[in-house]
Order: sequence, then structure tokens, then C-alpha cells
Amino acid sequence: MSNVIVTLPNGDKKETPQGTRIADFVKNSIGAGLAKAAVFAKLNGAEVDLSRAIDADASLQIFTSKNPEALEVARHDAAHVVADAVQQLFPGTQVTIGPTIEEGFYYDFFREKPFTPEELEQIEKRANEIVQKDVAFVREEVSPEAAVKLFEGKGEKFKIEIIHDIVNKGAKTLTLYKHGDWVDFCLGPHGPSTGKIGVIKILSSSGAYWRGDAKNPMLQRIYGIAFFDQKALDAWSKQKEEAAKRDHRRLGKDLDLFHFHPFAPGSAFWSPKGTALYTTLQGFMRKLALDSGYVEIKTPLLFNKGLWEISGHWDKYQDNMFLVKDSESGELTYGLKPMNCPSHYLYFAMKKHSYRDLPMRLHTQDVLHRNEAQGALSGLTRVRQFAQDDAHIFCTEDQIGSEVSRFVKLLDQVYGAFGLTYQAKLSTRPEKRIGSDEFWDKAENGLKVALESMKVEYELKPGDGAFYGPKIDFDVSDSIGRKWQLGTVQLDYNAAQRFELSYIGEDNKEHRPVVLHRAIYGSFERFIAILIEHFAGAFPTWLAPVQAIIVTVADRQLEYANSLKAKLGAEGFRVEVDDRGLSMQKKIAEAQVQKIPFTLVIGDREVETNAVAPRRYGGADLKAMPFDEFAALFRKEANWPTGAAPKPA
RNA sequence: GCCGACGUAGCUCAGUGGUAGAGCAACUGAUUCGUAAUCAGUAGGUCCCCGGUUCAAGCCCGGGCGUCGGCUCCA
Repeated sequence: MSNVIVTLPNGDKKETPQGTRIADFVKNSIGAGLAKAAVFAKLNGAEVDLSRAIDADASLQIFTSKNPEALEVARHDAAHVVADAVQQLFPGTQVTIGPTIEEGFYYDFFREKPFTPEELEQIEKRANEIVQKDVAFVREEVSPEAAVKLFEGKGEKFKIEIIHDIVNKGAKTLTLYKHGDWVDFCLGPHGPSTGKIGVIKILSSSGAYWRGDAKNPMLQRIYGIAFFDQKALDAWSKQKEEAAKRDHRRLGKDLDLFHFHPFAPGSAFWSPKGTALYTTLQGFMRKLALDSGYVEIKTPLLFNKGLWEISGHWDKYQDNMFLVKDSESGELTYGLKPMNCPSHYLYFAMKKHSYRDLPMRLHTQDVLHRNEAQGALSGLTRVRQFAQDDAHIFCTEDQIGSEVSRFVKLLDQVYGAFGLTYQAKLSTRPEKRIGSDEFWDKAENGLKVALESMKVEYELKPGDGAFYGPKIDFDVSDSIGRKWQLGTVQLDYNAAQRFELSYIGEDNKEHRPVVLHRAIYGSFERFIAILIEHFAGAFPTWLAPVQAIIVTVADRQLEYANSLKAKLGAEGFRVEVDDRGLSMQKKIAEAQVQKIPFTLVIGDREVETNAVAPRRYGGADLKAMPFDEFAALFRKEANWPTGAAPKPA
């Protein structure tokens, strides 16, 4: 048998007999240490098991528990182990699919009864026993017929359905993975044995429709996660706890920002503090938008269905709309607006426009209602009543590029003010679309140039645009690394036709404007939820509902304290005096719990010298200083990042 | 909407069929204090709602409402 040449990532070339298994090659030609740590490999870039033979000259890359890719493989291994455990404990349960997901894995089972928490504990225990036994994973290639026969024998109807689907797509051979007696039909790759997994934790269970379709049977999904060792699991659990402490629903209560009532599910009550936050964000956005050439308008909340028929909402979106009865006819004649776009189109069409009016940038922060499914509601992130920092830009095709640039600049400024970083995704023309290629060229190019001129890195998503135009979505990363899709700018070639919008061009003829939909916060509600979690409730001074609280050592300093409050209050700052009959220490403690940026301690010394003794949230004790000195320092942080004084909406 | 878990004082939570509890918050009184929690006392609940089982229900059963975790990131 001849030798083949294996090229390693560092460029080294090694010879080995043709047909050598990767595991053996690593052990003999590289080192026993790596062989022991290896989880899977890439052979010529394709993910494979270590048991795979090297049949020809190839490049080889070994992945160990140090590589994130290996952890994903181990979690896929864990999904198999969990399925094995379930079928051991609950014979008759059918398996379906068990992929890895962003955080862990799941496995869907078909079974009449949902898993109880006790059963999940048993499953976790059994799964970890299988890990301890360190059973080897064995890969096998079989014909579709053999695979069907195998799973028919086991009564695995869902597996057979999957096999048929795959065969219909042209697959000739299928792969099976066995560990011990348990076998699953699976692409792989898998690690060498169950022992590599380390530790499996079952997280939760829930119902999930087969193939995500409510018409299909309901499956029982088990979520889990796996790590190479207990230490990594503990670290992950701890991180989870930390994230839970930031939960905006938790902090919303603790900091008294907002509340919900069963009579208004999905619609928040905002406390004075929450309202301060809300209106600050509104005012900030308003200021920046106006500075960027927008005009603000308000439009009706309630519209006759005639509008929704034109916009298409009556056909396509009615289930998500709140309809209102006309008390005279008894008919559901009206609908609460779920979006601002149609009313902006109506507004645009109310006057005849010249090309000189363009671009026209309409900004609106009106309240919107969407009837979200009961089970979809969640804190402030998924609500039925909310407001967007919405705007529509009406422009000519030639203005697309400069308008998108202007928007990206604004967006950059806004996210920067909150210390949020972002990534852009550009979605281009799909196969089914309207509009000429010329339009799409101009539109996509406008988006691209805008991103490039702003030096924004972006991911290209070819074919992912809407049928009526391309778009850019912006994912922001918060302080603990989570990603949220927030901003968007979407070109719309369709709206102007539907609503017969036009302007008179230089040529004295009618033209259709292009519409850009765009938002930066997305919705105020969801954005506030994200900010609460991003800052863990400790808002920067300019945003904080209470920016400074004054604590006196004794009641005799209250008069002076109130005079300071009045001075700062007159400048638009949110300052309070804690005049309750509590000890100074207690008041300071509470100010910390409430995460108020500045606590100003006032004793006889400060009164005598017209000073304050400020303390920052977190405990940094600034030395006593003249009030004017403090005020200058405070203004810098308490003013909006634009430098403007805080004059909320 | 569907599956599951949960719903007890303003908040966080104990309470597995036999007289509804704690801590914090609130209120009253005393204390006026120099940078993270002064002391004592008082009050506070239709145990989410409706119905059922039982001598007896916060607890068991059924229905409703709400909250939470999920409901195609490809074998």
C-alpha cells in the first residue's frame, strides 16, 4: 500500500500509509497528548470523526476541547446520550431530531405525556452515567433501505419520515452513529466516545411542534447543555445567575420603573422614574432626528379599515390588529395602527410635492398596538402597546445613497451615546421581487456605499431582502455580549405604488418617490429593556431617573439641601432630597441600592462652606468640594451626550 | 393560539387537608447620627378568579385570567 501526504495547519507535511485512521495518525505522527485531547478533525476542510481513514493526500486539522467547535461537537454527542437515556428510561418514546443550538442542544421526542421535572432529573442522571461509561461512538454508512428497515424495526416513524425526505433530495448513502446499543441517524461528526463530553446538564423541557408547524403533532423537547468539565459548567451557571440579576423585569420592579396589570396584558404602566427614562430617550432621539433634518409629525391612532385595505394589513396582518367597533353600525370598521407607515404615506399624499421637497424625512413616536399572541408576550421585549422611533424618508432614487449615509451616521451617534457596539447585515435582492434591475442596482449600491463610507463592517446576506427592496439590519452587542437586532433601514419600492405617491420632477413630470423605513431604538419599550440589562440598572447620569440624591447628616441641614435641589432642578436635572427620618447611613445604603449616580452628603461643614460631599454610585467617595465645582462636574455627566441640557419630551 | 411550570402581605418567599407566616417595605414613637442598612412597637391577606370534592381546601379536581420557559437555528 502506498503512502499519502498529510499537510498540517502549520505547513508541516507528514507521510503515512494510505488508509490510516486519523486517530492513529495523530498518535503516531504528531503526539500522544494531542491524540488524547482530540475530539474531531477537519479533513480537507470537511468535519470528520477521528475514526475516519485518510485515503489520499489531504490537509488535516485536529480540534481539541480547547476549540469552541469541539464543544459544539460534544454537545451534539450529548444530545445523542440524552436521547439514549430517555429511551432507556421511557421505552416507547420516539426520537426525532437533536441539534446543537447557540447555547447547548435540544432533543425532540414523541411521547404522549410531557416530561415532569422529576423525570428530567432521572434523565440527567442516566445521561451522565452513560458519559461515565465512556462508550465509543461508531460511524456506519448504510443504504436508505437498510436505514428504513432498521428504524421500522424500532417503530421510529419520525426518523423514517426524515429518511424519506433526505432520499427525495437525492441522498444515496446515509450515516448512522452508534454508541453502545443505541443508534441514531445523523450527519456527524461525533467525538470518539461519550466520556469526552464531560458533564451534561438538563435545562428545561417544553412542547414543540414537529417541524415547527402547529398542524403537526406536538413533541416534547428537552433542552440541555454540556461542558468538557464541571468547572466550565459551574462558570456558565454563575454567568447565568449574573445575567438573571440584570433581567429587566427584575430590575424594573426593584428600581420601580414600570409595572404590568392583568387587565392590560402586554401594555406597561410607567412609574415616574420609568417615565423619566422613557421621555429622556424620546427627547434625545427627537433632538438628534431634528438635527439630522427630520421633521416630527403625529398621526391618528385609529383608522378606518379603508386604509388597512390599501396597505394590505387588512388581508395579511388582521390577526395582529386590534379592531374597533363602530357603535352605530356595530361593524368592526376601525383598526388601531400597528405601524406608522400607512399614515405617513397618507400625510405625504395630502399635498402635491415638488422634487425640491425631497428628501422629506418624517419622524413619529406615536403609540402603536399589535395583538401579539398571549404566549409570545414577555416583559418589555414583547408587548402589545409600544412606540417606535419610527421615520420614513421619501426621496428620489438618486438620493438613496446619501440618505442611507445620513441615517447610518445618526445611528452610529445614537448607539455610541449608550456605549453599544453594532454589526450590520446587508440583505440584497431576492429571486421574487418587483422593480427593475436598475432600481435594485441603485438601491443596493446606495446601502453598500453608505456602510463603506462610514467604515462599518457588514455581513452580506444575498437574497435576504424583501420583495420590495434591500435592507440593512443592525445587531447591537450589550455589555455582557448578548446580541439584539435593533436598527434597520429598509428600502421600499412598493409603498409609493400602492399609495400612488408622486412628486413633480425637474422635468415637470410625475415620478414615484422611493420610501425608506428606518428605526434606531426599534421600540422604546424593548430598547429600555435592553438598556436596563446593558447597564444592569446603573444608568449613566444623563439617563438615570434620579440623577442625584441629597442626604443630610441631620435635619437641620435640610434647608440648605433643598436649596441645592432647587438650583440643579432649575437647570432641568432630576435631583431629590431624602428627608425621611432615617439614619444617614441607611439613606446612603438605599441610594446605592437604587443605583443613583450621585449621592450628595450634607453636614454642618458643607452648609458653612457652601459645599457638598459627593459620592458616586459604587462607593467612590469624592472629597468635599464647593457646590459650584460639583455642579460643573455634574453638568458634564448629567447633560445629554450631545451637550444639550436635559429637557425631556 | 399550543405544551409545561408557576400565581400566598407592596416586594422576596415559607407553608402537602385541620386557627395564614417570615424578612424587607409601610405606619407610630424614640433616636439627628459624617459615607451600605438605629431601636421598639403597630398595622397589613377574598392565599389570582369561578365552580366542584370533603365534616374541613392556600393545599385535591375542573374551568378561566395572568406570569414565566419553549413552539423548524436541518438526519
